[in-house]
Amino acid sequence: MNLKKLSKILGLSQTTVSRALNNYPEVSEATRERVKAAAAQHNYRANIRAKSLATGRSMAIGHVIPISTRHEIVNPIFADFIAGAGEIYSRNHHDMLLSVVPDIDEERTYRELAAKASVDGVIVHGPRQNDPRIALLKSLGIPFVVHGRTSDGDTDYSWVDVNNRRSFERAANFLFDLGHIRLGLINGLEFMDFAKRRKDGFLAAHKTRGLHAHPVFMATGEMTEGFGYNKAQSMLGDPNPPTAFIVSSMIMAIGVRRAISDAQLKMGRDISVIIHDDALSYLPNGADIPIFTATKSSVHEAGKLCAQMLLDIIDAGDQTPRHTLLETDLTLGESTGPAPK
Amino acid sequence: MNLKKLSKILGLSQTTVSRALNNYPEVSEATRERVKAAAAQHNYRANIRAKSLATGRSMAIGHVIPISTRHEIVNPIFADFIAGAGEIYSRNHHDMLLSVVPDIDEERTYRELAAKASVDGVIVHGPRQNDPRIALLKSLGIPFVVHGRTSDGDTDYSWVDVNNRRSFERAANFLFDLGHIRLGLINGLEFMDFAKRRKDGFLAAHKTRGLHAHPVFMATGEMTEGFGYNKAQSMLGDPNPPTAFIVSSMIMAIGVRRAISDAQLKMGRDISVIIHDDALSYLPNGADIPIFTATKSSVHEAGKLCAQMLLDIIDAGDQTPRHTLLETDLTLGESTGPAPK
DNA sequence: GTGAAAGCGCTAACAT
DNA sequence: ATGTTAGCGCTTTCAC
Repeated sequence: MNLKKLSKILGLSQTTVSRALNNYPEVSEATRERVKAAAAQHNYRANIRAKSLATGRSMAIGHVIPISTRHEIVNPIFADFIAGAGEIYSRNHHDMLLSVVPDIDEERTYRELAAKASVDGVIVHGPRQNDPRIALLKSLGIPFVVHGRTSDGDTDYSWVDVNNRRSFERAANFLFDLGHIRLGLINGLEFMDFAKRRKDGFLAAHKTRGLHAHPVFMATGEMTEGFGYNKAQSMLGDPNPPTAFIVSSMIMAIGVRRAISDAQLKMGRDISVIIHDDALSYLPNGADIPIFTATKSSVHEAGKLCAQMLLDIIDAGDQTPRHTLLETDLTLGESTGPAPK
Repeated sequence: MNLKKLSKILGLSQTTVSRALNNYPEVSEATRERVKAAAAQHNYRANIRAKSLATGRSMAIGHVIPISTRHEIVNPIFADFIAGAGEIYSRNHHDMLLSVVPDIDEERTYRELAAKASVDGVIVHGPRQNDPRIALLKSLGIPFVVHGRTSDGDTDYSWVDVNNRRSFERAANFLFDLGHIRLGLINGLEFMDFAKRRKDGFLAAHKTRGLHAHPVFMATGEMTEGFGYNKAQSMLGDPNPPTAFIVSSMIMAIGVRRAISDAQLKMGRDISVIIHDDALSYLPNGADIPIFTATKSSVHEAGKLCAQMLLDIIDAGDQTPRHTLLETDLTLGESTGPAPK
């Protein structure tokens, strides 16, 4: 079914039918009703490509996922984010175009998206220091929103990010308030922006308390179970070990728990644990893992916000940068208790 | 830059330029070279929507991801699959359209995709028993490939699946060959097709050996760390416990290991473990988890195969069902050893 | 309030 | 080997 046929059936012009369907004011209510009924009856949906061609808007947002060489974009995070963004898109009748490309081809992909006019805007994932994509997209004139920030000076673009620094500062302060003095930090790789900010927050909390963060108690590395295990184990082996851990992801925390269990310690009594994880949903029923006690935020939420921000920018036709900084929730559980005597 | 301008610059007709760019044979080599050079120079890319409108092909494949109510489609699996499929698409100049929708709206989404003519075909994720989507897509006449199978009779559609049954049969037989007699199975929810097939394979191996699989040693439930821990712990508490586990996912295996560690057993000596996981990549560096010893296959591979199959079907214009059954690799490691005396 | 006609950027049949 | 023309399905002036 297409406009032509539908208008023929109705005995109206294509123009009127189009106007009725698109809620133009100049159509009489009677006609509109009749048109909409007929459209529904014949399951008519405007051909999106024809529509795009005529309007110059593609009604699609692009997500470019660079693959392989680097793994800054951890899969589960990405899935959660996409789910959030997707919700917003479908609610606003936009499509989501996913390009999974070797990171070498990333620039070419952006150029193509722009030249082929297949999207109205793009979301940038996993920003790096001085990220070249930002300059590229600016020069291409295509609206974009970055999920995360680069740590360098230039923040002259739109972004949505979690307040990682503050989140870790709060977690540390919370433990200090419970009487803990020696905290262990199990963190991700520090060349990743979020990990650096988390460490900064951790250090800031120490500073205001006049405490010293022992370098040995600040581990940075791949976010794996094994890494969490190894680092927690070695920290616990210290003659003067930490009495609490702040862990940068659930998967590492699982390793931390194993180390605690090996050391015959009881969580919440002998040792406390706080986890920060943005994407708990990738561990189905993550919460049934008894270690769970976390500062909780959500990439899912970030996905929604990025998508909404981008649509707003496109809608407004105004590209002055916007920023959203997400705060985290501190949810407590049985794995966190006062410092042991 | 568009065709019109480009052809004007070249002093040729749009037709010739189009033909040159699309590698039509009737264009002279000299012209083609000239045209391609100019196109490259001006960074010309055909407007994809105009092209689609003219050709009737959208050059896009749809993936509909139902969200929320059910969680059969575990995020990480999905991410890995998408990455594989995406590779194939970009290699073949297709776009990937992702629709994340509440599962209630799934049918409507398919109808829309068809009516709006926004995709040339779709991939169906997470098939259920007597899945209504299959009938729907057939009636809509839109080419599709299913990732997985429904267990019911009707396999009159194209699918790509892993040979779960055979994989678990082999794993069990491998352990039997090592002298194990009592095996524990830690499996996913059995209403999910793959879990059922896995159990079938497990049982089949027992049968050919004349062995009896104790129901208490076959656990089925949510694929979480906690579930793996609880079940392994209770099985190990049996007066006559299993000497080996076959585990249906890495995350459950992490729980299994914790239980083993709690029980003061040494893996590979006192107790063996084999893991089957289709999507190891979602645990970054999954292999550094020392428990790792797995029958390994890959959803990533499945994604590629689904995508390729769908493109072939679309290309051939022939919808007779095709099937691909993926076999798994059995990779051994230090967590698997002979049965203890 | 409704319609006729042009045009979005491309491809494809039909010339030549 | 190249050009002319029509048309894909829609929106959008412009006219009535």
